[in-house]
Amino acid sequence: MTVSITDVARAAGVSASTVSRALRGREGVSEEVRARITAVAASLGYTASRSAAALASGRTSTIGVVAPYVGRWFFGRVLDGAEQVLSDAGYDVLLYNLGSTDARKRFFTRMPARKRVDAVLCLLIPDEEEAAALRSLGVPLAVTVGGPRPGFTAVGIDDRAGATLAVRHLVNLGHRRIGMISGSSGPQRWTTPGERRRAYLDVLAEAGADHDPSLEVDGDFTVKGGERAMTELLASVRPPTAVFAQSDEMAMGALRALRMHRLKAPDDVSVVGFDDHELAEVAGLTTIAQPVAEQGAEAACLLLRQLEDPDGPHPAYRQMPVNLVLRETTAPPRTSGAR
Amino acid sequence: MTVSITDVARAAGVSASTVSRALRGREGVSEEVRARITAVAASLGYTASRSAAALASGRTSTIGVVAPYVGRWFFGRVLDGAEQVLSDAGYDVLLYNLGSTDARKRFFTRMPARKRVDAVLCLLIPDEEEAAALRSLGVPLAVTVGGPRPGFTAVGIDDRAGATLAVRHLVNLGHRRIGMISGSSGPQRWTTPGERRRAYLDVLAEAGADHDPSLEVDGDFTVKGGERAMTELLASVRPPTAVFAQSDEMAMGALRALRMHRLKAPDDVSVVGFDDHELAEVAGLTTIAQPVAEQGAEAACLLLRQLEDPDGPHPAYRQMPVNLVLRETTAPPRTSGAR
DNA sequence: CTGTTAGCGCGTTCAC
DNA sequence: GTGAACGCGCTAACAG
Repeated sequence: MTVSITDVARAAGVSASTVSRALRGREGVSEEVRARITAVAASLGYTASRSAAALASGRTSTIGVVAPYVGRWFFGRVLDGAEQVLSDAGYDVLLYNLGSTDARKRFFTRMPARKRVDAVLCLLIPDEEEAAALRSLGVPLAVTVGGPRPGFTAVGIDDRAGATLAVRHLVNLGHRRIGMISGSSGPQRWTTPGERRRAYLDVLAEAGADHDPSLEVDGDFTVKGGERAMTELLASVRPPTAVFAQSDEMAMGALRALRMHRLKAPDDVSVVGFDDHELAEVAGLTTIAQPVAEQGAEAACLLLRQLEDPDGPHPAYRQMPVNLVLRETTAPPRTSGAR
Repeated sequence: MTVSITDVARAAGVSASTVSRALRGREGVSEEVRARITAVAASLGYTASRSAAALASGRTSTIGVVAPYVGRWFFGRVLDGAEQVLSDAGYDVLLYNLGSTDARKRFFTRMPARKRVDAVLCLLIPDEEEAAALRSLGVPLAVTVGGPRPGFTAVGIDDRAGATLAVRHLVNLGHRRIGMISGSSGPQRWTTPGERRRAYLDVLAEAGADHDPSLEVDGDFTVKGGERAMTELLASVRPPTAVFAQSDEMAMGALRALRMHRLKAPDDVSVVGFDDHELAEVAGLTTIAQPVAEQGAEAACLLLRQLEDPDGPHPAYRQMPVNLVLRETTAPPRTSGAR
């Protein structure tokens, strides 16, 4: 039925091990024999069974990618970048999409990836317990969002610097009453929301603006959440003159809320986002740009390097640049700022 | 190092075959022994090697998902829906992200999925040659976008009906000069763009509007492509009063182009999209809604059913509903329509 | 350079 | 209800 290595061996008049060597490009096979084997294999449509190869060699040629939610723009792009690099290198990608708390728990207790992968790439930093579970796999580990973690090669951005850029931009325009739409950390305990908040508070303090806790609202990192959050901000006694949203999707939800209230950015409220989503340009959204697919690709590269040379020197943390992209949703406050 | 079935067997004082039976829930094991084995396995952190299990049983517990581009909103959501169902059923997902023509060709000639998967889910219909390659795998096959194909269980929408809804809506508002931003079929030969075009032409004919080929522009199914396409339409001698974009992302690009020209939808040009992207609501975009994640989930379900009961009756094609979502980008033409 | 021999870690008979 | 033997398809170590 399905053609095996012995079929190829028989048809080519050689032994199975020679076929194995020839097809995997190992040396010790005459060019003539190699050519014949390659031809025969192709004509028979032979592909080595990875299960058998994995069992015999101990290497699976597969890399597990743990994503929190591939449907979200950000993670979809990161995955895209990573997948490209990995499949180019001949690795297959086993996708674990851990959207719900349930799925997440199940994954980390049952560890279905055990013995199945040569390495794991986490698109979102795991909490300590989860990290320990991953380390027990005994394979190279990388992570893309949420900062460094012992045992993991990390790729990320300086969240605090990015958020500082965003809030300082608002301050420079003259805003002092600045709201923030944050993403709750949710079931995952990543540091990103906290880091960005830290920067928000620091810049406010530095500008001599006082912090009003009612100006911080959770937007859940979704469009709808951003819309709800902005609606809530607008309903407060003294609404902010500017808002920093921790993601572009929330920022766009916020813009929607403004429109529903017949308000406009930046005339009534300035809005700055984070990510540089492909639709941010369409919305004219001022935002903090970060390389997205590139983070996935870079993490994948670092993982491959570890696989090739397990004992070589490997960077623990690789940081990518962020920068402010000025568009049309930020401007000085209408009644030129307090102070 | 890594704990194997014999380790568990030894620790539990039974044979390996009993461990195998117990852990997979097969009958013929006393409840007492099963409990002991389960406990021992858990304490040792044992997970069966899928490679070995696959080799021995012939089943891989893995399903290949072939996506054209996970970074695109639509496919990311479909993948999300499918992954959920598959992993809930205990299957692992092997992701093949075939964005470039190269990657696609490599995949279909080398067939890395051969002997690795129990079934394949294609998130975009393959052309005949690719379909033949997949059929040669001898496993259940499903497809989500692009209509039915022999040998595949298909899940999709009635593209013609959806497009008809969109264009007829514009006609009913009084538009007669209606442009279309289409997606080229690109390297893939899916039927979707053609079907939607067919409907566009039919409705125009039915309305007695004549077809101007210069009003059909390719937008490549991307935001930027949509922006370019609308720019081109606006530059024509007699610009359209309304535009049907074959995807929301292109429609949003088109809205962007309008804004750049200081024009507004629907005042100057009406725009209707297709998909009901999560940001379509934010943009106020009138569009044709289709279930997205649900299509992936449904296709995954049908695949699982085939896996369970290979000889049972299986639907060849399951169609999902589409409907018009009225928002704020469509209105009667400014100088109330011809006729 | 090439063939032979042994497993890799399981599931699956078949005995008991 | 349980254990022993065998083989899945391949790679690795050794012989030749």
